[in-house]
Amino acid sequence: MRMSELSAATGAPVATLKFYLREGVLHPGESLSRTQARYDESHVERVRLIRALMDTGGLSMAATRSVLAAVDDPPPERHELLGVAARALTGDTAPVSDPELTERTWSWIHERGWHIAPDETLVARLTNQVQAARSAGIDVTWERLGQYADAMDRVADADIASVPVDRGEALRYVVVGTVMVDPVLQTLRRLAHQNRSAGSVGKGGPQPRPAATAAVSSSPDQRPETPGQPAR
Amino acid sequence: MRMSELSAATGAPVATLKFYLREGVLHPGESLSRTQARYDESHVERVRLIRALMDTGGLSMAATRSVLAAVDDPPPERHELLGVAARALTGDTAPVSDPELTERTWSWIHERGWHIAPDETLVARLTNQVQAARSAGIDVTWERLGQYADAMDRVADADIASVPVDRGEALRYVVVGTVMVDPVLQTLRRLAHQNRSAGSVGKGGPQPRPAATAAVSSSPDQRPETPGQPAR
DNA sequence: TTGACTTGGAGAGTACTACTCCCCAATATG
DNA sequence: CATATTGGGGAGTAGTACTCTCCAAGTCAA
Repeated sequence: MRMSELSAATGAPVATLKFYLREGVLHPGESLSRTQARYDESHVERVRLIRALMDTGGLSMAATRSVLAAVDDPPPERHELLGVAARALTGDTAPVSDPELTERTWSWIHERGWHIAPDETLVARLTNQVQAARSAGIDVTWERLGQYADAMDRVADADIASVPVDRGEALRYVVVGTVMVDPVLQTLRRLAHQNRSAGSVGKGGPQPRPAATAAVSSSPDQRPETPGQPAR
Repeated sequence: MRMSELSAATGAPVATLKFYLREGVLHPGESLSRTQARYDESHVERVRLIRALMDTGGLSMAATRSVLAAVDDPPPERHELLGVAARALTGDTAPVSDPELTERTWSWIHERGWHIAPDETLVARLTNQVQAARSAGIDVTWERLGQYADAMDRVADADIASVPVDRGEALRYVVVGTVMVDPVLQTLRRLAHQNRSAGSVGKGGPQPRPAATAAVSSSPDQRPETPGQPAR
């Protein structure tokens, strides 16, 4: 497969592929001569992965690079992987402004029985986010945070349950999955909001707390197609 | 309060405040003369809100503007508000590429008992995200999606429970809260991952599924301060 | 063999965003 | 009255993700 064919297979312009090569996010093809290189399925997958991480996952080029580096390198330690994905998605943490709030956040974590490494920067991030919410007039109480954390424990259960057994695959799955599922969760939250508020407006009433995990039927009823805004 | 004082109170440079005024996200102060204007507490709050939405919420200037417009205008309808917040956070939806997947997404929504307006672009977004995850090698099954949606129903419960009763306040709360809580949830998911994987490495074992919502104690044990990367 | 086309490599240019700087005349302020 | 500040506005800057242009070397079809 030549570069123009790779371009056709992925939908990315040749100029963009060259750019990815220069940036080091796409591995070079097998060089046949000074002006010819062969690309294969691994390149197609890689380009698709890059675009998924950047477009849907919202990662920057730099963040994408470090995610890919994590995926490529031999797995250091299992809990390190999650750290890589976490850091890649949201740059470095700004220094914590409020030490008292940080301390209370740690207390909250302990009270809820979570085991978190004491140097974890995620806690600093959480503290900053809670503070930012407050400065925006949204008081995120500890109780509310607890409800959110309960929900995220369930999400983590689902995340972990779907990780493949294979070592090398697991690495890629955890890192990429962490990034790609974030926007899905965000959209589902919006839909859950819709569902709850539709009930007070519409006829039937919403599903307040469905317990069962529904499987999709093989007989989809006729649905009007979603129009979707044409241009961006 | 003059502009330089507003700057001191918010930490935003005067040039930035002028920029916000030009961009229309900050309302002008009371004009005392051609070269003097008075700003008040409402301006301080507004600037803080702008910075929270942009820095923590990750909104662009344009998205921030539409969120603020939604907050300022008289509430159209309750379910409209959520739509505004949803749209503000993630631009317009790209056209759906796969109609079959869209249809299955709708079926899934129905099977789970959610009431969603049939023209909802969020469904298109969800479809695209699931497809993007697949093209990145992450197969988000309907069962897994169900687990995620269960968790998001709980999140939505917590969201709705904390909305104040006052009409005007509720508007602001829902829109801003939707935006500001997203990053919190993201961080909590990372922490939940940490907790689960720390158990297989550390000593005590993680809290697999804590049921109780813990309140924070008034006697926080001494915690080593989180260092945090100094520079960005 | 020849001539159109493609390739890798690299520099420069573009579009967009969120500021940031600079200048001005008209006031405030000491 | 001298100095400083203000609002207003245009222009400049830094960062990001491309996109374009050029080039000589190499490939392919006729």
